[in-house]
Amino acid sequence: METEPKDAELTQDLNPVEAGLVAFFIDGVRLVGLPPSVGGIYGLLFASREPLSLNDCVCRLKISKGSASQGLRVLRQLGAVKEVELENQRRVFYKAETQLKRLVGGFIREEIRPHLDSGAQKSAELHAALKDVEGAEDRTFYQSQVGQVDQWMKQARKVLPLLQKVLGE
Amino acid sequence: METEPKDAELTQDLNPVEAGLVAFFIDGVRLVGLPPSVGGIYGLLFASREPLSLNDCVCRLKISKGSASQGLRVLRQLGAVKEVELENQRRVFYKAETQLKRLVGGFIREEIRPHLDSGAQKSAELHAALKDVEGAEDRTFYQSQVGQVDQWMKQARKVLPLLQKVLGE
DNA sequence: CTCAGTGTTCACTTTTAATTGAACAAACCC
DNA sequence: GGGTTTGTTCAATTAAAAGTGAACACTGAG
Repeated sequence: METEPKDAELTQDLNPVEAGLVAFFIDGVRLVGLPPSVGGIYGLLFASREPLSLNDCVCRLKISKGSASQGLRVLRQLGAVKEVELENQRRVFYKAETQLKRLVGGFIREEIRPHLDSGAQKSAELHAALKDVEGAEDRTFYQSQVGQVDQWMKQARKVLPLLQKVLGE
Repeated sequence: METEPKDAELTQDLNPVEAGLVAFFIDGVRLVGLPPSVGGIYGLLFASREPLSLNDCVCRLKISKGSASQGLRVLRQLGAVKEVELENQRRVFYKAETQLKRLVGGFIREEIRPHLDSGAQKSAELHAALKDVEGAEDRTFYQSQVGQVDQWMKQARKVLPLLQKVLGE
């Protein structure tokens, strides 16, 4: 097999724009509770004209294969990357999904909904526990507090689709 | 000074509803990147009819004074608790703020805005770095990507007030 | 002034999360 | 079949976050 021309640039340091975008997303994903490696990978893909493979991420970001694999899985699950089938290439290539609507949608689906669901679960348990409260005044108070929690979750469920709608032009 | 009647219940274990609410908020705050202690304190205050002092939090949640102090500071900064001045009491008492509008407002102000600001900063640096990009095609691509980032941030700034408005009826 | 009550700070410890890398599996080619 | 490339998994390591508690400052009471 002939020498691939790409090998040279594989281990090349990130140029300032690439580095800046990588740093930007490493920072950005912290706000949504994702590990730096995930932000770095997304940033690199976002900064790349061509789709990149797992190995590209490893070489250019200098992270381990394990991190890259796990990071890419997270991004796939979130729908934050698209898989690209390249001709005559066995390995999988990725490019960044850049539609805010989809990014937000994935995050809501993967992170927020599960939280709301477990919240609903906990709320049910609270309602059950309310029955055993001794004092009438305490019970009334607790009822109103648990009711408040329920209402918050209801509002959240109402707002989320709205959010997605606003972001999807 | 006579024995305070409250001393007995200070170290009392949380009842099921209190425990449930504390657990609920410990879990809830994780979604917004706050430490468990903060969730626990908020949960306890939320579950309490009377305002509680720092010391109440320490005793009932079995956390250290340091944690309680720092946790309450975070909650104050977020506007998630209200200070209550009680007669003949030197120490400060707190009750939970329960208006979703205010809670969200505080979070946006304390957590999201700063992130957006540092993002704007980084974006400016990226624009500067764009000038030194060699290839014309690369530069064009990078310009569009950085422009994308700018647009996301613009949208975020547009959506946040909207969100606050929707939540404040 | 001294002392007890209250709260903050911060160096240290503990706990949790993230990353690594070696072992493994699967797909493809010869 | 062997050998190579590609990617996953997971126990062990490393790094980061959270929590602790002792030292300190302040305040009001006696």
